[in-house]
Amino acid sequence: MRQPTADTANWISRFQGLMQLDQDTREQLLRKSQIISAPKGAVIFGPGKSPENMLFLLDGTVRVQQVSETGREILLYRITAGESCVLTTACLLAYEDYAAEGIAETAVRAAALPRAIFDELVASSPTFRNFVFTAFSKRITDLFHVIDEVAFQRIDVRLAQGLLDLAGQGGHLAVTHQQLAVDLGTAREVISRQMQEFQRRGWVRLARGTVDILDRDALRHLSGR
Amino acid sequence: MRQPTADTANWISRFQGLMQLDQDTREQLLRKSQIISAPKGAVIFGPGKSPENMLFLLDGTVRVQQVSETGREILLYRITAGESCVLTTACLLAYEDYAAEGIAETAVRAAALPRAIFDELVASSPTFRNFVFTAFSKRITDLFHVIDEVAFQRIDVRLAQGLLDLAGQGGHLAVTHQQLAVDLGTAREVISRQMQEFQRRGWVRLARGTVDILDRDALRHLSGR
DNA sequence: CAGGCGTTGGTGACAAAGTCACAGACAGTG
DNA sequence: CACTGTCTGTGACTTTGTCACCAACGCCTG
Repeated sequence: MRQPTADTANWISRFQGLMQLDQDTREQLLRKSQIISAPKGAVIFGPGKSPENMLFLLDGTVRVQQVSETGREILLYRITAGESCVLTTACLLAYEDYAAEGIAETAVRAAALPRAIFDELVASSPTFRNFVFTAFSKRITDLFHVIDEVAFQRIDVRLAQGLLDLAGQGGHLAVTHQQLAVDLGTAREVISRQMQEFQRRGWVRLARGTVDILDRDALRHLSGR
Repeated sequence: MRQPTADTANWISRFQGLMQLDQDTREQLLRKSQIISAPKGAVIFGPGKSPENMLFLLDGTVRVQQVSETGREILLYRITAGESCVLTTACLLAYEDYAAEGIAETAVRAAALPRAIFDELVASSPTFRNFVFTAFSKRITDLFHVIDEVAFQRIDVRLAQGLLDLAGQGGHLAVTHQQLAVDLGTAREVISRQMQEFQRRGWVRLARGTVDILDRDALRHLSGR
C-alpha cells in the first residue's frame, strides 16, 4: 500500500516535468490551486459538465472514455497519479459538446488549477509551457495508438495487453467481462469467449467478477511485447 | 478554380482565429514565417522527418495518416487550406518516434513558422494562444470521432460518409478502391464489395479509378447526416 | 429460510467484416 | 502487338459482432 496523503503541501515534486519550475511559478501553482477529492465512481467531467480547472492527479486513476451515439463505450486513456488532465482542459476551451467523460476509477485526489491561472502560467513560464505540450504529446500518441489497435489489432492480442495493463504487478484482477469489453470497445460475449479460450490454455483462472493470471509470459508473448 | 496565389502577402486574413491578432504579433508572424510549396505526393513530415516548423496551410490539402506495424494504413485527419498543423508540431516537441506521416494530397503552399517563434508567440499573444488551443481542440475531437467510427460504425455507413466528404460539391471522384480503403482503415476487397452494392442500388457509377455519385441523398441518408 | 431480483457469465445461430489466394480486365509502353 | 503493372472481381474461409436466450450466483427482504 502506498501513502495516499504523503506530502500534499509540495505535490509539485511528484510531477517530473514540473520539477524545474522557477520559484515564482511554483508558488503561483501552489497558492492558486486547490486540493480536491472525489470518491470512486465520481464523474470528474462529462457531457454537460466541463471542468473549470486543470487537474494534476495526486492519487488514484481516472478513466476517460467515450460514449457513442449507439450507447457503446470505449476507453480512450487513463490518467494516473503524477499525470495531468491537459487534453480535456484544452478541449473544453473550444468544443463544449464532445462526448468524452472522465470517471474516477478509484478514489482520487487532485490539485485543481483554475483555467485563467493555467493560461497565465502558459504565458509566463517556458517550463510550464513545455510541461503542457509534453503532456499533450503523450495523450495524442496514446490516441494514435488506440486508433491503430482498434483498427488493426486482433481482439485476443488486445485482451492480453489489457489484462497485463490492468494487472500491474499483481496477478489478481477484480473486473467483469463487461468492464473489459468497454476497455477494448467490443462486446461482452467476445470477451467471454476469449477468456474461456485463455482459461482452456491454462493462462488464467476465471471466477465471477475476477480473473487470476496464471501464465503471464504466455499473455505477454501473445500481446507482442 | 480558385486563385492559388491570391494575396500571399497577407495570408493571415485567411485564418479565422488569427484575424484578431494585434498589429505587433501579425508583423512577427509575417516577418518570421516563410512561404513554402510542395508538389502533390510530397512527404511533409513522417517517421524520421520531423517538421521544424509549424505550418499554416494556404492552398491544397495534407493527409495525416498512420502506418501500423503490420503495414496497414489509416487516415487520421486532413489539413485543408485555412487550417494549421499544430498537433503535429506539438507532438514532435516530445515524441519523435511516432508513426504518423503527413502527405501532400494535392500541390500545397504553406506559411512555415519556426518552432522557436511559435513558442514566443504562444507566450506573448493571448489571441495566438487561443488560436493554438482551439486548433488542438478541433483535431482532438476529430480523433475521438475517428475512434468512435472505427470501433462502432458499420463499414457501409462510413464509406457513404467518406464518399460524400471526398466529393465535396462535385459528383465525380478520381479515387481507387485501395485509396478509399486506406481512408477508412479497412481492406480493399471490403470497399470493392460495398461499392458494388452501392452501384447495384443505383447510387454510384463505377469505373476504373473513378466513382460518379448518382444519388447523393441516398448516401447522405445512409451516412446518417 | 424461501422467494425474488439484478448481475454476471455461457451458448447457439447468424450477420458483418477481414483475410487469402487468385483471376481477369484495363492502360500504358516499348 | 506483347508485356507489365495497376485495378477490380470473386470464392472460401476466419474472425468479430449481434441477438436472443438461459443458468448460476449473490444479495436482499419478507
